[in-house]
Amino acid sequence: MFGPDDLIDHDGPITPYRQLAAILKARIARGDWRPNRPIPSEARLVQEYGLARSTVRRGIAELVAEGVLFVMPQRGTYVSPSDSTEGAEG
Amino acid sequence: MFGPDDLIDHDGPITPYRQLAAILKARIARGDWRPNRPIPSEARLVQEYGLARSTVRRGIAELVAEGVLFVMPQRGTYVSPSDSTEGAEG
DNA sequence: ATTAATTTGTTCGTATGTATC
DNA sequence: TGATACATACGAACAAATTAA
Repeated sequence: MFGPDDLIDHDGPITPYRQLAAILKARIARGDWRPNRPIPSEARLVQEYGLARSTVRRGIAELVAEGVLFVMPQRGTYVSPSDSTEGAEG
Repeated sequence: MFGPDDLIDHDGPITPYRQLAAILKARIARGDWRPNRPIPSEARLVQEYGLARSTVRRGIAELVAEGVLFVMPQRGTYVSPSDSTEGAEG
């Protein structure tokens, strides 16, 4: 549906926050950010995708609810340690 | 029967909502709105064609049933992605 | 300890769209 | 026709904790 390099389509049928969630998930799957590593800050994602912070937070909340991400207040948002999707490389 | 630039004939033999459906279909065929792009809001169509909102919704429902349009609740009404009429856009 | 920058948490206001009554 | 509800998006402001100088 949405690839790692897709941009947000503000007028599309899919809401921006869902697009962002799909994009972030794709980027995680691709390996842009590894388990227990932080994803870019909300402010950074705002710049990168041209979204309001509230929208970015909504997209992140979506992935937190799915268990893909977890938030450490005042510290950052991190990729959850995947138990099965564990990619063994290196 | 009805062209893209036709107006609604409130006294004609064809019901307004069918006229609207035909007009919208003609406008889509003409390219006023592309696949996966939103058509004007219900409120906008009410103004533009001088119809009651319920009538506009009925006309839209007609095209949704035909697969010409699809509705994303709380977001908007969109032109269905045509599998064959697929226009190559940038 | 101070100061400043960074980052998430929270709330309010405004706007737009469909859904329902 | 009109009013209300619900979902979404943007913008702004401030709080609180972390981090670095």
